[in-house]
Amino acid sequence: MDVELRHLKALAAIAEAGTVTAAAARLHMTQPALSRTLAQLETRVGVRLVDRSSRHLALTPAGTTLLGHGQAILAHLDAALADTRAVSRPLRLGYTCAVLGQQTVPLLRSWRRAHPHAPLEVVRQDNRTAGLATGDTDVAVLRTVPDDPRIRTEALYTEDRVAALPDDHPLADRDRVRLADLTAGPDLPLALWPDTGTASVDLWPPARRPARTVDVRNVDEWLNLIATGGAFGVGAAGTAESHGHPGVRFVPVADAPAATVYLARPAHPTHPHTDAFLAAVRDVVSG
Amino acid sequence: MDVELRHLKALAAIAEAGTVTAAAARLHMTQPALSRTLAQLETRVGVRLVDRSSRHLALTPAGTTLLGHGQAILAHLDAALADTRAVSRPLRLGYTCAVLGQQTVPLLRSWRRAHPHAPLEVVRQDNRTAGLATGDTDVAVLRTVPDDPRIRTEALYTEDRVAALPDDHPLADRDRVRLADLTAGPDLPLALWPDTGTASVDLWPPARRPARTVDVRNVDEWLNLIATGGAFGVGAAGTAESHGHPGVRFVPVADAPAATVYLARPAHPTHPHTDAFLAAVRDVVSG
DNA sequence: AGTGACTATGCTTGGCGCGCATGGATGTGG
DNA sequence: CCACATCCATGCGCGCCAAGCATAGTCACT
Repeated sequence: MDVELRHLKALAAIAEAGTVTAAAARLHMTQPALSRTLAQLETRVGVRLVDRSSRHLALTPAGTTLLGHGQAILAHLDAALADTRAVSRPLRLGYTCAVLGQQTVPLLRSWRRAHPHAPLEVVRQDNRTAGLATGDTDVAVLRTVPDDPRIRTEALYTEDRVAALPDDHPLADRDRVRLADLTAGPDLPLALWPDTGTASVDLWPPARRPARTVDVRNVDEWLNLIATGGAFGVGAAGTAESHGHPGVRFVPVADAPAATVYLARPAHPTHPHTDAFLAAVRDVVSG
Repeated sequence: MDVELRHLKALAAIAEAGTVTAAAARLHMTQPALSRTLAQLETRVGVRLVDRSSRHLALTPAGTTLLGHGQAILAHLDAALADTRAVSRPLRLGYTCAVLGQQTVPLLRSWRRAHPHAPLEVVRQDNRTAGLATGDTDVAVLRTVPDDPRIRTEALYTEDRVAALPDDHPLADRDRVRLADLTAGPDLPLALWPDTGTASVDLWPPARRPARTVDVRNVDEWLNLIATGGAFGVGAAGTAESHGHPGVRFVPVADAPAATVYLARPAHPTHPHTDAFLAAVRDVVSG
């Protein structure tokens, strides 16, 4: 005499479809089967749940009550299964560039120590949300705040900016440069990176902006373009630490505003360890 | 390939019992059946949930996750069924004496008008919580605050006190009396009513207290005892309105403190309409 | 009265969950 | 070192029950 999930599904389908026949079709079964399932549910609960005749169908107050609870239970079960499957799946940390710079390795180490059974994958995703918007990642490190209400961000820390120059560039051996120096010399285009937005012509006053710009799609294109002398770039300190390249020199920019690194996650977490991981990141960054 | 409640129950039993064999016994089935159910659950979820060998058994992280959700779901289902069965059951309002006096009828009328499909039963329960503590009622009107953490009370209004006198008592024709008058005349005992506590010898200063007292168990005993001249009583105004009796006269007591009427309910509601009914009571009383 | 739309019931079958018997694995005591 | 106990997994056969099919009953509308 147990109520089972099929009973709850039957009640939900009948309530939504409006007739037993239509609900049966929706559930890929015949009307007699569903009719019996409903009758069985009523005898097991001990209460009439649906007022039905050949021309009319409506839920009783008890039916409405059970429908509400039943839908919540079914939704809870779906969430539980998703959660359970996700536990044994690696947590995917997305980034487009540099992850957390030199803090990346300490983060991975402390996470593995604290959660040995919760694998972590660090994946590069070359798009504006580093894979969050597409569901390819569970958490992400971003350099800009995406305009998407389904994604929550928090500022982590700020980084000084560096110029990325070909190693034969006149300024390549300087200890530091100023923004104006970069656009005063040879007429190199500025390499822009739409998906991260770390650099922008807005860094310069209108009169001093680079004459030309070139768009790149990922960090490899960016480095190669610069190394071959096709452009110069502006990045953040973390980039220099994480993405060394033989033909590229990184020189601190003295007068550029600092860049902010953001931690981002979906409004509805896609992995059960999301919150724990965010806490670990904050811990490593502030500690 | 659906996960069913039997799977969740199986996981919960195994986790609690510590071995499949013991869990099977607890579920009144054989070990092979339960073993298969667990294996089936794992294939349907797609994740290993229990690490087991002939000498060791432990939940995996995924198993722990599903166990937590599963227990919540099972508890939710139990609550849902209880709720559903209760919806079509009358809401039982308990009282020991007078209910809400002359406000009782307006309350019943407005409730029936607002909730035509939610029947209401008004039942007398001759004990200190008017049936709440025993689960015989869902809401109650009390004259005292019970010392039970499972019962919540709120003050509703106050009533003047009246003396209940045999109709041949010397004071029976007075417009009003004072407490001292009641103990100065013939040596009648005071009828006390342990379960409601509306009257008490504490009303009088020590020197003027009634010489004798008699305990009664319900309002009928109380009225009959007084009508036959065996005692006098002290009640609240509502008692006079609700419990008229040919041999009993009610006379206002000028110098007794007012009595408070309380609305009481279980900390864990036993009927889904509990809150709506409480609101209706407050509405009638204050309106 | 005929028709169409809907639910309820009798009958039959097929799937599956259960019990029984047994085998394999592992730790324990004589 | 070998019986022994304990526990989980698997093969097999049975019985229950949920689903499909066919049909009857009900109601509103023409």
